[in-house]
Amino acid sequence: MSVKPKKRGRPFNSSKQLSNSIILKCAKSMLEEEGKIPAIRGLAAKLNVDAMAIYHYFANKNALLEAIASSLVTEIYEPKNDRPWKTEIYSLCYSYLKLLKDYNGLLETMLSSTCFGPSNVFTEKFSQITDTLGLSPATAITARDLLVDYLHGFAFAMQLNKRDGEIELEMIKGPINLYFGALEKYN
Amino acid sequence: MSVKPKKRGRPFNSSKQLSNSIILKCAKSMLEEEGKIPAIRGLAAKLNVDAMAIYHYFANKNALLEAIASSLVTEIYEPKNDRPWKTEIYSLCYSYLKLLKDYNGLLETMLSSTCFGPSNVFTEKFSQITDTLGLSPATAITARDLLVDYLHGFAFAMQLNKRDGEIELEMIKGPINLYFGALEKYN
DNA sequence: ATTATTAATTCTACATTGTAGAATTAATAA
DNA sequence: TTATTAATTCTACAATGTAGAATTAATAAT
Repeated sequence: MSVKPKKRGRPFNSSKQLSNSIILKCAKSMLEEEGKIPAIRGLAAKLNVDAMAIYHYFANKNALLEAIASSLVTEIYEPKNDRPWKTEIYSLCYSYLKLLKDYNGLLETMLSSTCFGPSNVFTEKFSQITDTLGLSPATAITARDLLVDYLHGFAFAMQLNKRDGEIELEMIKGPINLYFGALEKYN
Repeated sequence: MSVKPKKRGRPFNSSKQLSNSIILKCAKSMLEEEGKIPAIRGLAAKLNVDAMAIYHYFANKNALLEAIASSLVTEIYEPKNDRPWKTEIYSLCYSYLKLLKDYNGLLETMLSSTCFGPSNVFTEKFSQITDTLGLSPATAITARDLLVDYLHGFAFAMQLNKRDGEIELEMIKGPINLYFGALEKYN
């Protein structure tokens, strides 16, 4: 039942060292598999390391979560500019929600951290697409706010799994199309 | 520093008894004042009672939170039917968000509980208004989903206070008007 | 009246969390 | 060789929700 106590103090160089990225990778895989943010102790156990070792690499749990979040920006759709704007925005939204679904529990981190993360990237890429639409700056911002908050609301519901059974990402199609209708009036 | 230990066991009838509604009232006022859900111990302290006494009236913390949520349905705007639909929907949204702002932290409870609460009431009243618009049933549902998730996303951001400084409820005006634009195409 | 049951309460205790701070040991610099 | 720094484990604490037992009064049964 009990595990042999590990030797204390700094380990020999021969043994592979813990690192920022090893922790990140493990945390991400646990997040994916368990569908929720792991406890530090759990993460440490999986890394076969004491919980406090993690604090040598991250100031606190939130810093770790922010690091995870910002490592995910690459998973967001990159607009191509050779497809209709509706398709582009839909793909962008879909990839954003996919991320929030696959890494359940990160929504709060993403929204409360001011630093570089998927939310900012989403916003940037959205603007990049709407720039081609000739909206007024004010309208563009309004459109962005409506969409972003809608997606976060959807993601939040997904996180809580309120709707019957699985929440499918495709469920955004209807609302997004309605949203497109609104945008069309302004371009 | 320390308080005199209270007498154990069932108290005399003369002393005013704890009750469901006393607990609720106190919890609501703490929620309002502190801007976050109180810990059971904190609530108990304010009631000058042991923490476990609360569990005589509520099965667990979540049951208490659900009770709070469902006690708030009265604060949601009651559509009048003698004002334009946009005004009605705006008032409805505003009152819903006001509630979510005043009782910060309840969003999750409201969305995860299937029982009677502000979310259901909102949805009902929204349908009541859109029934006068002659939308197809499918469109009505889509419109509801877009709006509800938008509001929840907004509320979530409010809860985390992401935006600079205070988040004002009036910030929904732009997005809501854009949304109205979308609805107009269907009626 | 006495006794048994039920109701309202406090107490003690546990598991789970994040994480501060000290101790330990190896690597590296002086 | 010694001093310093780095990487780690250990111990411990505060906060949380809450299970379960003990206690006492009210009420029901006899």
